Amino acid sequence: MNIKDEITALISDAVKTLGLDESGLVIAFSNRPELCDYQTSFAMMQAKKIGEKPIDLAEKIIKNIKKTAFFEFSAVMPGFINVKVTDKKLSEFCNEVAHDKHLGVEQVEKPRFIFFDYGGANVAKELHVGHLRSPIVGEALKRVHMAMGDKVLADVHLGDYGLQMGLTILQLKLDGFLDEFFDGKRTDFENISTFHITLDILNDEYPKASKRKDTDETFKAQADEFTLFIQKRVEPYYTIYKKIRALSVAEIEKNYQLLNATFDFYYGESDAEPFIDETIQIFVDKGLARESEGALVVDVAEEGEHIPIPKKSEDEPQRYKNPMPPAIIKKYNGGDLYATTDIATILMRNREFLPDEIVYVTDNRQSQHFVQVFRCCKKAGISPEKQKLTHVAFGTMNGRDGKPFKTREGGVVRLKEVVNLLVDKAEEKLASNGIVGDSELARRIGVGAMKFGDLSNTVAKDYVFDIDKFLSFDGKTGPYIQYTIARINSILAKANFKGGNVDVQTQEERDIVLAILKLNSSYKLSYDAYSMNSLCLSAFDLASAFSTLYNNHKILAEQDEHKKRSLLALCVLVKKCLEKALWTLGIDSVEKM
RNA sequence: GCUUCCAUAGCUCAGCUGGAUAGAGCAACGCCCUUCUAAGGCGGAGGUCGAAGGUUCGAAUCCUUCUGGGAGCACCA
Repeated sequence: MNIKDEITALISDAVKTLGLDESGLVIAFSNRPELCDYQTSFAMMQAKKIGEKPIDLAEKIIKNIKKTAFFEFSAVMPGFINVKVTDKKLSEFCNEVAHDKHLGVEQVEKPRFIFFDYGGANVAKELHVGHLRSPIVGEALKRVHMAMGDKVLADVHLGDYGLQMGLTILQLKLDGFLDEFFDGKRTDFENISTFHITLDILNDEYPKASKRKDTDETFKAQADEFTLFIQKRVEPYYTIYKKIRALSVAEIEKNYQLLNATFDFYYGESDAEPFIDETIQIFVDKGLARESEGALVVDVAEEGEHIPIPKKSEDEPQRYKNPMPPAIIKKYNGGDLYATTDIATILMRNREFLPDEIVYVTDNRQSQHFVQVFRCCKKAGISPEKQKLTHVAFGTMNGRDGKPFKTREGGVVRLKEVVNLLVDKAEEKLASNGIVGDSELARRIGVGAMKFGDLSNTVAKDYVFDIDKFLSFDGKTGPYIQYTIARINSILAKANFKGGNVDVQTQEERDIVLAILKLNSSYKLSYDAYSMNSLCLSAFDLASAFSTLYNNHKILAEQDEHKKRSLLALCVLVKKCLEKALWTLGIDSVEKM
């Protein structure tokens, strides 16, 4: 079923017959589609080693390839071996794939168990556009692993245990929102209603506090103390914290549902709390922790790092090459930090699941943090040597001016507002097609546009959140692919198709099948690169190849019954492949639009 | 200063372990709806791949230097 492997085997055999080393043989899709479907530059790479002209070697190899009705080989200057797949082979491929459980998507040789950590919403504030990428990218990465046969679990890993909680509660207290808890009369904190605290209030209070901590030391120290109270479950702080968390989590879940981000666990940093003491003890027992300025730290700098740079003058401060600072696992006041909970969380996950790999999807500003955490875990044996720890660092989302995205008024844009804009736009478009009142359909289209726009960028690069671009449903977009499916549905609804085989005859049909081949191989590319852009691109290319056929050939008007059945079978196959690709990207398909 | 990511068409981006004529989408221009959904199709136009060296039969891709930008650099997450 894997055409590339078949070609590789044929050429490889020929190379071996000639007594040459076949190890460098790589077959690639052609970049000159008018000449061939696959190509290799193997002969050019090998020719020098054996002192022969590339073109001569290419011809010699071809002469030794076993004759087949499926492929045509040719040698072309300066030494390419070009491969054309016959229509017969492409037809056969279609009919095999149509009945394959995985639609021809290659499965991993040995399925692994991957634990995904993405989402990471902070419970002290509402989600804004900056929080879009983690769930979008994380969900798609998880699904591409599923599509290739791995076992996966996902945890949203809420930000619910750090300083942001202390800051928020302190600010709420100062602004009088928590008077009932602190009037000294009540102790039944559980029964006090906090309904008057809304997300809008949190949206104001947290940023206010966050700003103040940078300039006001007393305030910061008090927030530290409040944070510690929460972590030590001191009342009423702990109860207040739980109430705020619950309020926030309900909203976060709704937001993630809008985005089709699904999680097996709605754990947060705080769920690692039962493992924190043990985690600290491991570092202490193994002699990996030391005290520094009141804090407990673990040195993680490696050979070649943290080397002093010679001073240019006496009063210049000492600088270091590649300063990888030690990880702080206990604050001066005994509080826990980001690194503490992340390490304890790995301990927790390994006790319960021991996955082959843990994948974190966060923005690239946290790269150093994860280097520290991963090194800590390896040093302490919390993560076994063979366990892969991966940080998928995505670029930050910027506005058109290249700076972090803000509204015109200068505030951040709430995630929900963006989704609303997209849904409104989709509803407008649907109305012009005579479809009214289907808000779920509008959501699928609007969110699909946004997700596709995000995922088609290389994951590591910063990218521009251009609201106008996201609101455009033309060209290389999610809706384009959904639209292609809708048009196929429309044909199939009228066709009364009872099944049949694909019989490839025209160039347009060839192009579609080749696009399916490329799409199928792009799963592996996305899987390996932890970046969905190749899958996005090849899904678009398949939709585009189909659109060309669609515009040039009226399928339902086809007179030749055999030909019509073949085209309809191809329609069904394209639809399935596009739907699978969209599912993998975390984008919903639509029946009509 | 150090670490790290990046620089490709007017804009936003692809370009898979170096390979044939550097590709899309948007914007702009010209065509195509009495026939399956025009959220579409077709056609031109648009590029000294940041700069300079180097390696190679062959470089957007690898190496060096430089220029310009983003991010990070111990008690935030």
